[in-house]
Amino acid sequence: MTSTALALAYGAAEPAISPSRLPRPQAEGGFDERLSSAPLRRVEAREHLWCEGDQRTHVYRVETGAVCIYKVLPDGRRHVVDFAFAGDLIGLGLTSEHAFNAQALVATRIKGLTVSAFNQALREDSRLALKLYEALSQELDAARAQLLMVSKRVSTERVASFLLTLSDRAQKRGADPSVIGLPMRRVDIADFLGLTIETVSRTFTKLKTSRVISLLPGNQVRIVDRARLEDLAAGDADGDA
Amino acid sequence: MTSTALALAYGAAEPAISPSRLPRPQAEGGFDERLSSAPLRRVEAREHLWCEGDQRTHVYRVETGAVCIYKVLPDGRRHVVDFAFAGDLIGLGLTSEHAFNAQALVATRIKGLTVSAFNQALREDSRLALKLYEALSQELDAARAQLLMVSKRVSTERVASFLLTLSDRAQKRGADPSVIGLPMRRVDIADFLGLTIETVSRTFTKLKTSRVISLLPGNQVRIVDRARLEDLAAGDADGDA
DNA sequence: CGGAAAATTGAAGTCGGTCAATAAGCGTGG
DNA sequence: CCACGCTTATTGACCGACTTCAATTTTCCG
Repeated sequence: MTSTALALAYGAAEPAISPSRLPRPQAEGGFDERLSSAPLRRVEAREHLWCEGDQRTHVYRVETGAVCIYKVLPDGRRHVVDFAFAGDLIGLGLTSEHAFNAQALVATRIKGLTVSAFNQALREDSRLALKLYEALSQELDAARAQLLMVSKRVSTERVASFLLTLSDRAQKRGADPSVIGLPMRRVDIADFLGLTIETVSRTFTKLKTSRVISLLPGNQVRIVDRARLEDLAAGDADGDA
Repeated sequence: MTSTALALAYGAAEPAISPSRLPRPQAEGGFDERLSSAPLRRVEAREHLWCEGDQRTHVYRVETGAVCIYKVLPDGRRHVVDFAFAGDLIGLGLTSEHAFNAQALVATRIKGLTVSAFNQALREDSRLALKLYEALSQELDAARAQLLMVSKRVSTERVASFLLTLSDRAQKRGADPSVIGLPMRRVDIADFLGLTIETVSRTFTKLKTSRVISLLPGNQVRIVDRARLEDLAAGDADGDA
């Protein structure tokens, strides 16, 4: 019942979906199998998967690594839209051209279907269309959530929210939610949160000093006091340890 | 070819569309006629059309007046999502309940279809479904644009962008783009731009003093120097008059 | 080990928020 | 029609947080 619906809509309209966290379809009809058997593409750190304006040829799933989705504004500022990790689909969208840049943050492996193969899967996997539509609405929710994040006053709130979001996403991937890998650089976080790298750095230091997090080697963060981190994300003033 | 597509998708998924600026369908099949012949509902200033969580019973088109779409956050802050003016559709959405509050800013007249009548029109007007889908993608674009707006550093940029947006929308409605009515209060603008009413007020004063705009009686703003306003919106520093 | 990139830290300046007071609108009622 | 009172808008002063500029340290690779 939904299959034709979105397959058609898919060809017709054009919103800019891009980094989507689809709940992984349980192995079944066509999409997941196709994707799993697709050739693996290796991307080096800092390498771009595609740039804004490129033809949208593939839909990818991140297998390992991390990808930064961003856009450069006319005035030169950079706006990071989202980060994608293992399991996330990227390159979705209904336009023929990419609306954002996608850059690997670390050495990353992705598997992809061509757009035509993806459309084929869309026709055959009756649940994929619905998932795609859900992805669009998730995009919208994410954009609104991001809007609220950036509208938060103090840097501590933004950074705390950011860490908690990453932790939740790590947990959904089956990883340890209390130790977060930060494959992105400070400048990426800054451009995501609408802050400067100095402020991000200072905020990390402040969180570390107040024993809320600890910074581990290899750009990892351990959440020491999750309750407190949640308080900070919610806007509760800090104070002592 | 698109008719069934979105009619089906419509029943299936659930993103939170709400204040949408559909390009008005040229008089044709069913939607516009139905809407035009629908009963007029008059809403007084400050009156709520609906609240968050209410059942979504109607889809409305604003005939005259202005509506504020907003949400109150758990921490008490208020977030204005958008404003709707004559010609804008509001109440769209795929959820059974409203996700936002809608309040008339001034005495407002709206015409609406029940959700079932809207669905009926959706089945009969082959272009409406596509438009609905476009509306969803426009929502996403608008949310992203809003994100960029709020991420702008200085208040002058935000206010200038805001005025230009209103001007463009006024022009699309066929109104004079150089004289903008501001039916909303300062607090609405502030909650929309992520500023305080004092800052909004100061910024208006600054723009007035530097001869970029002039404030007319009746909450109207005249754009005196549009080029300069565009420079300010783009982030060019100001200086003298 | 060396060098460049990245992160941290420091100091000073700026902008917007907060608190507070004043002024301007606007509707109601005398 | 004007006066009154409440709401809304404006303006001012001060303060805190983030930015900017700059220096230093750390990290990461070759």
